[in-house]
Amino acid sequence: MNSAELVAWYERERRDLPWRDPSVSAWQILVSEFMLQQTPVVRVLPRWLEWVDRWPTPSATAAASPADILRAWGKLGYPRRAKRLHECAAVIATEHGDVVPDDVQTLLTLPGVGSYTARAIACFAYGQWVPVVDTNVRRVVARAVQGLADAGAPSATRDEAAVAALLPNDESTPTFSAALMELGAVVCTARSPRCGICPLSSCAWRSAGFPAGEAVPKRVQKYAGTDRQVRGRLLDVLRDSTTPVQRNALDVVWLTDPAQRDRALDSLLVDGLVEQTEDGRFALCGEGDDARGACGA
DNA sequence: AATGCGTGGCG
DNA sequence: TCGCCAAGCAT
Repeated sequence: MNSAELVAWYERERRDLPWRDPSVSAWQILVSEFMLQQTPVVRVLPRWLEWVDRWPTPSATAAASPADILRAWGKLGYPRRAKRLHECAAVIATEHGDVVPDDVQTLLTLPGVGSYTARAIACFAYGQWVPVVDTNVRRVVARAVQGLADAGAPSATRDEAAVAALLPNDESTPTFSAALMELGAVVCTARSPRCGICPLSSCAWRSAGFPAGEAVPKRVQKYAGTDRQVRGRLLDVLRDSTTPVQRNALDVVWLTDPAQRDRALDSLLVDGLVEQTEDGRFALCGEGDDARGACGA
């Protein structure tokens, strides 16, 4: 892969995303990475802008209540990410002097920070030479380098080695990794890739005549009718109420299957997103002043 | 290793 | 319409 032509394309065509601004702090980059886990850029944009303005540092974030955090997270989805981001802020504030760690090993110890996010922070916030592998990068490498329509099953070790082999050995590494991700996001997309505008002069998939991928039945997760949908509806009610709600206010969001509803509510309690007051009502964790700490936050 | 975890837009 | 997809992580 010709890194120079990819970087040149990126410098010319890249989207003007606010977390790419050089003035953005490592913590704010970390926030963007949490929000972008499994969530499209367009949905993250307004949330991120509000969030970093309201809580610009780890300690400021840690000082917020879980309820405030969950409301600011809004409907980004996967609210456990918001809780982990809150926990992550507390760990950085108390154990790392309010400074986001700069090495992958330490980053991996933080709540909600996995292989991708740790490397993204080390690379994009600190300019380190580390392979950054997300779903876009895996797809681009599978096509341009391996000549396959789609990436195979994820394997962190193997995938990172494959990307490391492509990384330029100079200060352009972060730009190259960003460019790889950008290419996968806007050109070399999962469905209907825009090969007509691809900046790569060499692509193994194109050279091979765009062979179709094997019909791997990678099962798609259902949503309608799942516990996740019920959890979403329950949290919707709780986000909208600044006071604890009665059980029947939650019951009405899912009447078809009371057992499922109870299971979903229980899982929210287990996850530490929701708590029950002494009089049996329900609220987001940390809703009231005296409720702080009940969720271990 | 496979599964659970939100949400909404698009073809 | 509805299946598919979107900068993953934890268990």
